Amino acid sequence: MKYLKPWRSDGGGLLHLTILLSLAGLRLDLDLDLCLLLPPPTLLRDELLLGCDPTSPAYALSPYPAPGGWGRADQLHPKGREADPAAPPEGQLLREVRALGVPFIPRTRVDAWLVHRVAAGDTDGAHGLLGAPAASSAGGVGAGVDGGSQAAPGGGGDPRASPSSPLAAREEEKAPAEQTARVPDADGRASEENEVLRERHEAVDHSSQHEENEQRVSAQEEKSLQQKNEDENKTADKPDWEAEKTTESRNERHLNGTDTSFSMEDLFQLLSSSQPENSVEGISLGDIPALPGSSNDGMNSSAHYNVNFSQAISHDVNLHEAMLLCPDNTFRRDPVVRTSQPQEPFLQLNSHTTNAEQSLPVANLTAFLPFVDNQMRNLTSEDFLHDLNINIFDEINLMSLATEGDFDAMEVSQLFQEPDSDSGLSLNSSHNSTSITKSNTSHSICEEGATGYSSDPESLPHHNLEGAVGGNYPAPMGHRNDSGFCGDLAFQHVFHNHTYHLEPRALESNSESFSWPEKPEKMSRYLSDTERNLSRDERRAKALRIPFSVDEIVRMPVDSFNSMLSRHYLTDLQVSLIRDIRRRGKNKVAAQNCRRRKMDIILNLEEDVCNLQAKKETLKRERAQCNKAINIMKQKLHHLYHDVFSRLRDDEGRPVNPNQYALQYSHDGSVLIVPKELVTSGHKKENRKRKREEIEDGFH
DNA sequence: TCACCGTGTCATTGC
DNA sequence: AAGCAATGACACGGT
Repeated sequence: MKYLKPWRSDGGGLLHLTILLSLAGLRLDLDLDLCLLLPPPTLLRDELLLGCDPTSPAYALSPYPAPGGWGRADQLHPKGREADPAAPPEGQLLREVRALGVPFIPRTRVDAWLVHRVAAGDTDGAHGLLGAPAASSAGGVGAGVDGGSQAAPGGGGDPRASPSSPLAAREEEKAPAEQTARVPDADGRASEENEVLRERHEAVDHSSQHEENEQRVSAQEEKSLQQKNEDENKTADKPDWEAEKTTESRNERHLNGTDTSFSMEDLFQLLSSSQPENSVEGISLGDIPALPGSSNDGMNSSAHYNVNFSQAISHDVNLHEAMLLCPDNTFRRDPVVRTSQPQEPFLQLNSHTTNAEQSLPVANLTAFLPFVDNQMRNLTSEDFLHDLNINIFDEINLMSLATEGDFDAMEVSQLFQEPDSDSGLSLNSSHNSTSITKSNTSHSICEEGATGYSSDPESLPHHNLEGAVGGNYPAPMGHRNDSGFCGDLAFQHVFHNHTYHLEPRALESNSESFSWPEKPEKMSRYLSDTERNLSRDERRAKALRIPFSVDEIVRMPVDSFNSMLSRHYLTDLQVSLIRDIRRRGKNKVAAQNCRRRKMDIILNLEEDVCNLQAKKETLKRERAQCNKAINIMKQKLHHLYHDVFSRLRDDEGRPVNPNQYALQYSHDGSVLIVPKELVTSGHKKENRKRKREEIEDGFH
């Protein structure tokens, strides 16, 4: 059994808490007596609990009777018991109770009457007083107070035995105003509670007097009571934090069975108080530990999720009160816890979201929404849906990531949902890239972002960006961080931001499926500048907390690479990602080299073309020059020819006609004038002979 | 809105 | 056989 504190005077805290726990897949397994301690249900009449465990006391708070016959808190109000006409006068009642051997002092006439009835064997009457047959599960008086934690009336563990507790002492100091403020609209219930308080203290005083006057009370009891009185006096003089410390120690003693002073009224005051300065405020789920013998139900199972539910729940349920009303109180006593507060929202975020994914369809939440108050709706619908938008779309793969490795699930979800230029992470190298491009989900971790994602994009994580992509992670993979999934200020901000609105479209769609961003580039807007500067693989590696840099992974020789993989304990996903990073990195370098090479080839070819064109121009110029020289020589030869013939005379002294004769140079250097016909035939013979010789030379 | 370019990625091939 | 380089093809973002 757990004692829970309703953080809000109207009971919405418990309702909210119940919903949160339900979302988290945890059953709010409270004892019936907690119902007694809860505020009157009339304040909850509009807050119908849907989907809650009928055995939950929160269900008992519902105006609708639970199937199991659980009573409503107002039906169990001490006033109702007091109205029992069979109840004897107070003094007589106490004496009779003590005569029955009850080893503790009932603090009110009602309690005394209840104890009396039970101790006298009138269990039916006691049940009737309690109005809850389930209360008999623990049997006797203990059931009326403590459920299964108290085995029998004579067990000495009845928490009502304390006539004075620090809580009560503090209540005494400010009882009137607080009692009035506690339930301001409860149709006189505040005054009733005041009356109950007075009765309680009267009973305390009365019992103390009887202690002195009557000898039937054992000396052990007297000693115990005196000790408690001393504690009370000390506590009254102590500052709040010390008083709380005392309360805590008292609780511990109570748990250990060494202290029976934690009475029902203490709890009632504790639970019903909404004043932040009250030390009770500091008592949350975790501050009131489970009683011995109580079953470890869902509350303790929170440890399974590595989540401090006591903080998460209290932080969530009493968000405004915790932040606004008790800035300096003991909401967080542990300085370590205080320092870790930024992580809590994410703790909570992941805790109940993760469980919600497993246990509660989103539609259930939307079904809740019309029945809860606005504040709570803001908390639940926005935060929860935001959670869903962030986390649920990671689907099974992300869940497997979360359960498999040690990394920030949110980062992973962001990174793997990040719509890439073409595809997601190729964990299976044998997939169709086209399908990946279209669906982005084939194997995958690659889901696209959610439309309803309304977090501040700039607040996304961007830590551990230097060095290894996963940051400096000295420990091998698989070692969960102390902070679990948390540690992200961004999500604290997100979780605390109750002002952003949820798009109706997101609300409508989350019962079936989430809508993903139409434009992949949307996701890049959610990345900080620093993260934008990282490559996708770097972000992925960082998200998976891979303790190597992408550069190392890519450039490392294959032997070193394999040895590195074998030396570190890496999950399959991490190994797969590392190999993909290496493959993509090498291929990227190869593609760059290829393109560079291609560009080099193109540039070389262009250069060759230019060179050849230049050479061609040069050759053209040379050819032109040669032709020009040839023409000049021809011209000169022509002039020379004519000059020679102009000076030649035949035998008769007539000029020689150059059209009929030609000059022929012999091998010995002499010049002969021969008719052109002979020159032509002779040239033909010489050409034939020269060709014949050339052919013969070619064969040799 | 379209074309172009740079880039990343995948599939394939050859070494 | 594994690893790698090279490369064509494709898609996407930016201009």
